[in-house]
Amino acid sequence: METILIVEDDKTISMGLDYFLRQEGYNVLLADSFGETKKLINKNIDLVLLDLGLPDASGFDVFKYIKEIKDIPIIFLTAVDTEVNIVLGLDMGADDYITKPFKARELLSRIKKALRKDGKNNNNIIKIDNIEIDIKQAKVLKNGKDVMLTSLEYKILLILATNPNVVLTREQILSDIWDVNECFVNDNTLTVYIKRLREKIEDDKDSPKIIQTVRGIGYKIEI
Amino acid sequence: METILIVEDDKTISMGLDYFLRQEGYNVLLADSFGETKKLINKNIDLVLLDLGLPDASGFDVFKYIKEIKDIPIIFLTAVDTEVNIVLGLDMGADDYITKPFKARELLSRIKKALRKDGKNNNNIIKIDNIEIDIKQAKVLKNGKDVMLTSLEYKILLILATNPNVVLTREQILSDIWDVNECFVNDNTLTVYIKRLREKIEDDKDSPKIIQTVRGIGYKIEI
DNA sequence: ATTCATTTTCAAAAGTTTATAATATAGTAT
DNA sequence: ATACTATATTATAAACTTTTGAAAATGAAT
Repeated sequence: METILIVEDDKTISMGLDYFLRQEGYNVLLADSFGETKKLINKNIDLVLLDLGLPDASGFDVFKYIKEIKDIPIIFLTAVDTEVNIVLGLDMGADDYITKPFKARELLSRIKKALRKDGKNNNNIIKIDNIEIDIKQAKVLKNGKDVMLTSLEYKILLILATNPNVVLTREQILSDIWDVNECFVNDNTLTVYIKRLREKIEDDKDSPKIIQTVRGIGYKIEI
Repeated sequence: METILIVEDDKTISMGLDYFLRQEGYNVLLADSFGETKKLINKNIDLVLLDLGLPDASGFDVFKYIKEIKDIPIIFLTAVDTEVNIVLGLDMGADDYITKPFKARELLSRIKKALRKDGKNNNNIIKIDNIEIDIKQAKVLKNGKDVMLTSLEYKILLILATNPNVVLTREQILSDIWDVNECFVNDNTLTVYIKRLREKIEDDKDSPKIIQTVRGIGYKIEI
């Protein structure tokens, strides 16, 4: 089980995240200040969620401090656009950032992405039925044979596959693939991709076993 | 490991650079004034990033001072265009300059270029998959065997390889190879080179593993 | 200087991928 | 059964990449 350290002084946010991440099967540690962070940093932590606006130190210092001690992924929680600009402009090496208010599901997906990249804590091959997804090589095999997916098809499959047994709404998938700030993409575009994905990976595209439709909500993959 | 001295009074910038460059595997020394610089200059330094707007001296004086003591590459960090003009106009002998705000990645690429030119330092072999690039000899090996690349093919490969895991836009690559002031080169020229490079270095040119296309943006090499 | 081979550049054609619109089908509620 | 809504399908347009081939430039060898 992976452990996430949340460094955040706003209790409303940290408590909410705490609950949510525990639900999702993570260990959670909470720090509301730089001081607290120092006390906890030597625990076995796999990822840090770091609020940039702490009371007793600049998020930046906390970031440096953590990275000096441990090489673990850090995701910034930023309050305002100017902060985002700083993060981006300096290219500090944050593994990712997310602007408040954020959707828990979106954060979760970023956490998973960061942990996946970090390597050590995961097997890089997801198996669903007769399909294998090799995350490192970005390759998909069906019955051991290469399936050629376009980059978007692959992304959609990956999002579903890394959130197994969870129904993802169209909006969740859309917002995960077409970056939030990008122009809005036609909702039907997703439907079309799902169709093409099914043509490529399902044995019988007319009764899909891998990507299941959950009417009124979205899609899911069951393992 | 190479050491970079950052001479910069703006903490936001110097701290960010400090972190970023350490991440990239450099030793970093920080000086926020001419005085500090004098104290540090006798350390073993391979390159200097020099802010032109110091509080206690003109950047030019610092520049002259450093170059008298050590013949190491100096890259100017300039705040405004007028400063750029001065740098160019005086032809002071800066190895390069970069205007704030700059992208860390761009700076990194210039640092590498400057250090490479400088010769003595740097690890000279980049490995990607079954490809080895020997920078000193400007040689490329595939499975230990020589691959003959033309000079432009080599340059393109090198730019991508020295910026691994970063998507470089066509424009970035073009402007890096065909000096900015030169006549504009047809955008497709790059595409053609990428194709030929792939023919030479990829195992299967139809599903390239080394040079990856990022649709709508450019190309990248992942390590 | 001329020839020949190689490298570089360009333009057009062919091939892919992505986005959208229009239409058809299937599921749900009344 | 009917109307309504959500999803699936099909077709197509637009954007982007790759491929091809040929012209121009370069450079080495005679």
